[in-house]
Amino acid sequence: VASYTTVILGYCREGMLDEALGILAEMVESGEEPNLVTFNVLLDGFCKAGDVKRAEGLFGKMEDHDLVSYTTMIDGYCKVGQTEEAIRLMNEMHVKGMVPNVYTYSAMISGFCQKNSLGEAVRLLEEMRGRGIVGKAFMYNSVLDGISKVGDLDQAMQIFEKMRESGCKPDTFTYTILIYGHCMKARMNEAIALFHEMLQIGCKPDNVVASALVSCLSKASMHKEAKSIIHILLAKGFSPD
RNA sequence: UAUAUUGGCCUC
Repeated sequence: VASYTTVILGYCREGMLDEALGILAEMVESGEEPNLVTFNVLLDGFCKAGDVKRAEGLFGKMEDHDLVSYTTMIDGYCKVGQTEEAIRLMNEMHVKGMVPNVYTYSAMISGFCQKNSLGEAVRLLEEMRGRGIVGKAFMYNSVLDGISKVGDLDQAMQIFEKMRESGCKPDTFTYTILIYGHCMKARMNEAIALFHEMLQIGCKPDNVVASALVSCLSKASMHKEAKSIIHILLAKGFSPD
């Protein structure tokens, strides 16, 4: 079973679904029973090939579904913007007593962020934290990015706080988003403070944060501050640009 | 076996 499934997985990743199904048929003929993993692989294969309908059909025919089956379908729906369907599955899981994990929330949150349904995304982050699940930085980043671009830096900072409290470590992307957001709101001191905080917690600055902050400071005619940032960066071995 | 258009400038 495992070797057949591996071959099916390979074809699915190449987008060769017909071949994958051929192996499945061969498998059944030889008397091997496909298991849940085999079906989950196919579900994902159909979704990734852009055929969510077909995945849905298979999902409906499957006798049992585990967390991976649900998460795979949820991701498939989210990727094509069908967040209502994804939510429907979330509810179905809930009824069955299944608990979503980081993968499930990640799929849902990026789905909502793509649709700019930031409120829903924030709600899910809260729900996730409520369950004691520690999210990944990128999950927060996409939400923080959306909120910052709308100019709601106060809310962004609140979420940032919750993020850290929950044990999720911000990365360079997180800081870039927030630093740039503050710059756009002309809150230069906050931006500078975040930059220092970033260094303090051992988060490495890169040329993106560097140029974002320095160019914003320059535009604001804060040349002294810009210089001081440049000096810090040079001391860290950055090439000037 | 499932989650990563998450960042500045430039270009478009």
